Amino acid sequence: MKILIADDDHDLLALIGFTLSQSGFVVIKASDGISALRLFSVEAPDLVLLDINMPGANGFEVCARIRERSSVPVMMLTARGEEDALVKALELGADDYLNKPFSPRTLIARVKALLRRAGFEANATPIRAGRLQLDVDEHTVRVGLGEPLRLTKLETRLLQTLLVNAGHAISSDRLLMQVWGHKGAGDRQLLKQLVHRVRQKIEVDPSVPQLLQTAQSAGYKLVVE
Amino acid sequence: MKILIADDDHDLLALIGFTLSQSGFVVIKASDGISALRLFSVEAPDLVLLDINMPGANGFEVCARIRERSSVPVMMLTARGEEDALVKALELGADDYLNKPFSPRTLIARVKALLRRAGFEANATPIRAGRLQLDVDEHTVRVGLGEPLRLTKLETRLLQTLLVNAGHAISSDRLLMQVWGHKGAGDRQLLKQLVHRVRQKIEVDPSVPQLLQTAQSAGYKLVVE
DNA sequence: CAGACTGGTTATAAACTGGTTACAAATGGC
DNA sequence: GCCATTTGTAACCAGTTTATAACCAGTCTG
Repeated sequence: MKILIADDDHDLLALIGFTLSQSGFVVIKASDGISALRLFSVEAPDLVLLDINMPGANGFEVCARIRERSSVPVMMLTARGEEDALVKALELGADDYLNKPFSPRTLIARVKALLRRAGFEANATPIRAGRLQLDVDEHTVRVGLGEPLRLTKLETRLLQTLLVNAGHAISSDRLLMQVWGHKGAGDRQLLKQLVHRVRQKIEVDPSVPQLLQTAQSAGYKLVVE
Repeated sequence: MKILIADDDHDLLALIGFTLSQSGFVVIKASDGISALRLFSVEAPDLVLLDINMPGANGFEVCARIRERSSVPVMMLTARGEEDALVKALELGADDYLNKPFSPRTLIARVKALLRRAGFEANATPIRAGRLQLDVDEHTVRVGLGEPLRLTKLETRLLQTLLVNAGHAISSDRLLMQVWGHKGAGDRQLLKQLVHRVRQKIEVDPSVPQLLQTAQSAGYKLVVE
């Protein structure tokens, strides 16, 4: 399930992104209205979180533009004292709103409620990239036309992050963040291990990786032809 | 279509009542929790709108009492800054919520959406998937052409969730949420037990499950051929 | 070149998961 | 109240998954 977040507050953006990805959502971030719209077209998210106050194009404009061509659920983020703005946003077609500050738990509950309301229950479509097809719910991957392979929780999260960003190298720090939810010096080994185990499963010859390749000192990336 | 509204704010009660009756609904009003419960029994409404803050018995209590004996759709009305309360209400079995202030248009849309959603579920027709046929009202399942088996309340809820998502693995967390309405560390055992008991009933050889299978570290799923 | 750093590999320990048995508490009809 | 059923708790085991450590080969840097 893919969620687009647009907010100009980078700290908040990171926090929301982290919270949601911990719950298994794939997160796409935008820090202004223009990129939000661009990313909306490119990524086709299943839900959009919009801050009302943003440079580029504010929450209203983005919401209105999205509504012109999609009925995807939109949740507005508002600061206290923006009641008028809020009513306007709801009139414009926003489906829900969340007052800052909010707890991660609240965010998750509301996002899930909104998705449920939108009829998205849990029929997640598998993520495809190159020769790989990942089913996040089932914790399985298929390589080419082969049999689905069982993955562990961490393996699934790693592949999920790499598949969503297929073709681009992802830094070790970011992978640690996405998979374990924290980063520390001692965790270098965890990632090495996890990559190793995933390669054992998905590569034809694990010693010569064709899919999950190392990008020297830049992290790892998933190769797509 | 009959709707019960419970709110201690008389103005708001009148406004909501007016809005809904304009849309053709029959409206029953209650201004406190106690009368809400009494009217619920007497009138058997098709949907309930509950304010969280009420004298007599608050929204939670009313919601919980209603849930004890009915699966009628319940929508909570919340004020700003009641996020925690809201999350609790959703966990208690409320189906949707509406933040004040809301526009009449939003109210109508949400009520209709909820009724539509509930209409599908309460369709009284047994849920079928693969070789299983579950009658939620009767609390029975049939496996293939066999005799209907009696199920307990929890067993029914578990199978209902799995059947609706037949073929897809459902996480333990989500099952805990659907069946018990909460999740916690110690609740792991509950699910293990319940799955075990259901298998004893529906599987030919409970030690080699053909229907209710384990998806390692991803939850459980119902197999359909 | 030495030392720091990175990434791959192997091995082992610790934590967690799921199945099972047994039993206690709660619930519901009579 | 009593009884049967249902639900919750605890403990144990086997298997899997994850964390930690150690060693090695490259690579980068001063």
